[in-house]
Amino acid sequence: MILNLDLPFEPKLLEEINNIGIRKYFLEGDTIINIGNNIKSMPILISGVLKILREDHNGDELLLYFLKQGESCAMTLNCCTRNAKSEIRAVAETNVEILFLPNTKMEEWSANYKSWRNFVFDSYHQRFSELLETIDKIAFLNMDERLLVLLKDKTELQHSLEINQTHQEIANELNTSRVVISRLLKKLERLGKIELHRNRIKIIHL
DNA sequence: ACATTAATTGTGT
DNA sequence: ACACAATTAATGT
Repeated sequence: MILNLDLPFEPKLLEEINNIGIRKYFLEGDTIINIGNNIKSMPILISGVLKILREDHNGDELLLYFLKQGESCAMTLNCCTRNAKSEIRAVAETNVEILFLPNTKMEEWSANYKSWRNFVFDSYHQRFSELLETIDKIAFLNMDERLLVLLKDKTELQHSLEINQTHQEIANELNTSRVVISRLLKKLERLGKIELHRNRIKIIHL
């Protein structure tokens, strides 16, 4: 099957990836990787959006960043090469299609293909930047601003102006309480920026 | 069509 | 943060 990841891999590597990679499909909300899972293959996102979450000792979670087409998770990449357990959770934000590459090939490809090395480095770099961004948001933005950024990200990542989530779920992603989110959303609604429905938020303009 | 119920959302303290 | 009220959606009769 022809696979176009829009990644600048050498034809030979691309062929290997096509032969060896295993394609899997997940539905929105599915957990693809959980904390503590042993990572035996490395994922590359073919389509859709993944969200990467961190969890604290109480089980409270926090959204770290999103992954979209052609991207991979540096955290998993890291685990992959060391054969370690995952320290993050990956959940399908939309329906997703993922290509899994066995970690046994990682070293060989790194040695043989420049484009693979570049891809791995770029992935690390991208994730690192995103993590910094996330830290900045948590440290320097108020909750109302963080919520606004999240809504913007979500609408941009999906194509739709509807977010099908409860206030509770959003609160979990931002690691705050449902009441806070409800109040902030209500404020946004009064400003005419959004429309609130049960399990659904319609974006008017942000 | 109506009643019941569970889940989600809204608001005052 | 908690408690409770109000609203909504789903389901059964």
